[in-house]
Amino acid sequence: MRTSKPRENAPGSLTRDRIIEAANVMFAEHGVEGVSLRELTVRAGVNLAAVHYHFGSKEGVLAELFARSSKPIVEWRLELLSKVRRHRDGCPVLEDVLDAFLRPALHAGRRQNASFVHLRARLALERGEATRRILSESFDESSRQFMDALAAAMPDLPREELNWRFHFLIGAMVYTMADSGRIQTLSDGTCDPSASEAALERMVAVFAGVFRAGVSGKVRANVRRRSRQV
Amino acid sequence: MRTSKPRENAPGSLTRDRIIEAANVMFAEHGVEGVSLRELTVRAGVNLAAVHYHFGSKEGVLAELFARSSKPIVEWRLELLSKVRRHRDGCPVLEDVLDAFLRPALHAGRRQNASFVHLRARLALERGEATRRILSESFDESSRQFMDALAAAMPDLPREELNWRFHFLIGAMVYTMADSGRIQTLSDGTCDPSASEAALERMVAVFAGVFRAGVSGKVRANVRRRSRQV
DNA sequence: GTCTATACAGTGATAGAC
DNA sequence: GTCTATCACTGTATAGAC
Repeated sequence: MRTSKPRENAPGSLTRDRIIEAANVMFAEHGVEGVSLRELTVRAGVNLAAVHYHFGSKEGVLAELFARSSKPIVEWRLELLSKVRRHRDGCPVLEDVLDAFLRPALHAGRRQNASFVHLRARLALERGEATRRILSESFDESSRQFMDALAAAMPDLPREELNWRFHFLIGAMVYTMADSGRIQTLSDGTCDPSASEAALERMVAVFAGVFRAGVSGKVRANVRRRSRQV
Repeated sequence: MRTSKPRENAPGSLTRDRIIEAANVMFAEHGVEGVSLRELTVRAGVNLAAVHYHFGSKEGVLAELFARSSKPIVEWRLELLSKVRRHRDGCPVLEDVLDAFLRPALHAGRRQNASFVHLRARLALERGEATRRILSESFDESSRQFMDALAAAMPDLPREELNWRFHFLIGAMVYTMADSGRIQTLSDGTCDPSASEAALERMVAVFAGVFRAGVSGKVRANVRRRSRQV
């Protein structure tokens, strides 16, 4: 059983890289279930069995792809977070925190990034145990740091409220990343969230309002009816 | 070729009903790709070929399932919309409009509703042409009516702004419906959007704030920096 | 260690007998 | 209308070549 364990190696192998690269664009375009390992391996120029030798299974390919692609996103996030501006009292500027969280996620600028953005969104809605684990592995730590940063930016916002609003934020983010085309249809093309720069700007503005709502601080309180108990 | 066209019949056939019913719970639980027609037909107690006879394809089953299940949701939405309270000036109450839109969508109370909620969310993130068409068919008209109602509730909000905020609303709604379990993890169980009554209440409150933000009306304007051009 | 050919059980779809 | 038999194709497994 322990004769050889080639699963987790340094990414030196060309075969591994070719498989991952092909998977990145193909999974995002047609969905994980929508692309067969035959098509994938043909496009990658490798043998079918190489997939199982290197990654164990189709899902193994997905996991490795996620581990690789999420890394630069998370790093970029943390870099932006470290540069966040601060108020006189030391609290981070809410807009900057949101920007640091959303910009790397929405960015689909170069290379295969656009593919991964779509793929990630698609997976974020899955309920499978495996998918859930893959996503957690890649993004939990970073997400927690940002929830803490949001809490620091809005110290008077109860944690429970923050959780809910963060949930809605992720929802809007994921839906924007998925680019389902729905709002394009409904707005007759006037509104296009796939223009990520515009989407980013809107999201930061809108959700800064969301996180500020209902707290009595330097910004005036939201006075409308607030139902207290859940 | 035109000897018989059994595709679009009255839903009298027991076989059809049994297939749809099985598909509803199984698709939602394991995803469309996660359940084979063999399993499905065994559970439905019908022959494998009956699926293709009645619905043409697996996707045909999905389309029919959507057409059936979306109907009560849309009807309920419009019923609630017709009862929306109004201000002195005749404008609909924003919270009531949001409630009318979200309540039927999030409601997972009885029977197979919960399954359909998950299924719908999952499909809302797909990018496939077929899926997109199925969703449009079922929900476009109702969604447009609600966008108009929102515009009526917030007459001073530019349509472009409304489009974006509606897009974010759908994102948060869909993500809540999907119940990916992500915020439960991140909040260590404190926050649970699968409790649909609580989620509904929060969403209505939060997004009422979203749609009101930045408009100078009976509610005070949001004065913070507003970047104008896209 | 790395890669390949080949085989296997399970998939959606279909043709044709009844 | 319904069912059996069968098709081409899927992910996976393994024996064995370099």
